[in-house]
Amino acid sequence: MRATKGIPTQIKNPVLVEQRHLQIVDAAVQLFINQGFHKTTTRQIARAAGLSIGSLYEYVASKEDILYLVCDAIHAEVERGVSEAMERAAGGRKSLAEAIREYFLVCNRMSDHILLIYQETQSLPPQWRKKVLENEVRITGIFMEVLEGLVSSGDLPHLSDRSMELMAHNISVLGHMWTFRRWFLARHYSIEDYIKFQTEFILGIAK
Amino acid sequence: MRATKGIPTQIKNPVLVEQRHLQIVDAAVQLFINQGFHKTTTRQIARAAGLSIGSLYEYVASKEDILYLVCDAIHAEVERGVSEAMERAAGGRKSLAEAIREYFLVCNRMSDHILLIYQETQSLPPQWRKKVLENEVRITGIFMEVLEGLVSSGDLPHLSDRSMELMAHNISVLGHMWTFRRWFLARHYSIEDYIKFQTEFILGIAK
DNA sequence: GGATTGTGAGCGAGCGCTCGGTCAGAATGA
DNA sequence: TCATTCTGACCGAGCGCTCGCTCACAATCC
Repeated sequence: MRATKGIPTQIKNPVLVEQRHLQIVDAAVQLFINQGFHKTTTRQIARAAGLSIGSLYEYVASKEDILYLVCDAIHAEVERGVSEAMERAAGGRKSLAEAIREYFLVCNRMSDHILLIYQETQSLPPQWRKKVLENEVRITGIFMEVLEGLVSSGDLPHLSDRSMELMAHNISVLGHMWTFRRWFLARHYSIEDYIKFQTEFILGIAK
Repeated sequence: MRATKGIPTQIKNPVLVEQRHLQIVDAAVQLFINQGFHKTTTRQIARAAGLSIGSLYEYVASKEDILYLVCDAIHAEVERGVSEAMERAAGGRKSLAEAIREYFLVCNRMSDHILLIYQETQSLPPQWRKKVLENEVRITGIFMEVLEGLVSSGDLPHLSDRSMELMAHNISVLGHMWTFRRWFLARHYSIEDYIKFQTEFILGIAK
C-alpha cells in the first residue's frame, strides 16, 4: 500500500499515481463546483476522469480522499498565484496596494474554487480538514510577510504584530468576500471597482 | 394544501403548524450544526423533535424544507439581535463603534449558526436560496442605515453611497469572519480583542 | 361520527465500495 | 528467439445498506 500526499493507493508506479490523481482532480473539481460534493457520485467522477469505477478506487481509498485532493490542489494554485503576484509587486511605496490588487484578481479568477473550499471543508475527515486549514493559514502568512517587509522598510507606519496579523487575515477574507458575495457584489461593482474601494478601505488605517 | 412561510403543509390548524415548525427547527439546528445537513437523517430530526417520521412529513414536504426553515429562523434571530443592538447604540459620536461591538457580540453568540448558513445555503433549492440571500442583504442593510444616519448627522465624514454600501458589507463579513476563522482567531484573540482591533481597522477610513 | 392529526412498517432508488477476474507486456529461462 | 511465467493496471457487475418519502390505518378531537 503506497501513499502519495498521504493518500493510500494500490498502484505501485508513483508517476502513474500522480498522473491519475491529476485526471481525478480535474474531473472532480468541475463536478463539485456544479453539483456540490454530496450530490456528485463516485461513478460520475470516474467517468469524467476517463477511468472505471474500479480503477478509481485503485488510486483513492474513499470519496473523501478525492475531496481532499481537490482542496489541496486549489490551495496550491491559489498559493502559486499569490506568491507570483507578491514577487511581481515586491518593494516600493505602493506595493501593498499592488499586492492587494494582484491577490484580489486571483480571487476573482478562482472564485468558484475558493467558494467550494468554504462550502465543503467541513465534509473532510478531521485530519485532512486540519491540513486544509493549515494551507489557509500559510496563504494568510504571505500577507503577513508583505506587511512586515513594508513596516520594517518604513513604507508603513509601525503596527503591533497582532494587528498586523489580523490585517493579513482581513485582506485574505476581503478577497474571499468577492467570491462568496459575488451574487450581490457583481451586480453593483466590477472587480476593478471592488479593488479600488477595498484598497482605500484597507489603507485607511495605514495611511 | 396549506402553506406557512411558503412551506406547503397537510395540516389545517395554522397555530399547530407554527408550533410544530418550531419543534422541528429547534431539533434540526442542533443536528445540522453537529453533523451537517447531509449526514443528518430525517428520522433523527423527527425523533429529536418528538414526532414520528410520518408526522414530520405532514408539516414539511422535503428535507430541504427543513433546511430552509432553519436558515430562516437563524436569520430572523440574527436580525432581531442586530436590530435591538442598533437601537441600544443609536445616536452619538461613538455609535458606530458601539454598533460594531454589539453586532460582533451577536456573531460571537451565534457563531455556529452563522457558520451553518455559510456551509449549507448551497444545498437549498434555488427559490429558497434566493430568499436566504435576500435575508443576508437585509441584515447588511441595517448597517447601511446606521452609516447613513451618522453621515447625515455629521458624525462621519461624507462617503459615496457605494463606498458606504461596501463598508456595510465589510462590517457584516468581518463579523462572520469571527465565526468561520474562529478555529484560528480564538487561539490568539478574545472576542474583546477582536472587537477592539477590528473597530480600529474599520474606523481607520472614517476617522 | 366525521374531520383532523398521528403512526411506523415498508418501499425502492441509489449510493459507496469490493473483489474475482482479464490481459498486455515485462521478466525469465533454455 | 520463442515459450513460459509473472506482474500489476484495469474492469464492472453486484453487494450491502441507507435514506427520503408514502400510505393504510389508528388515535384523537369536537
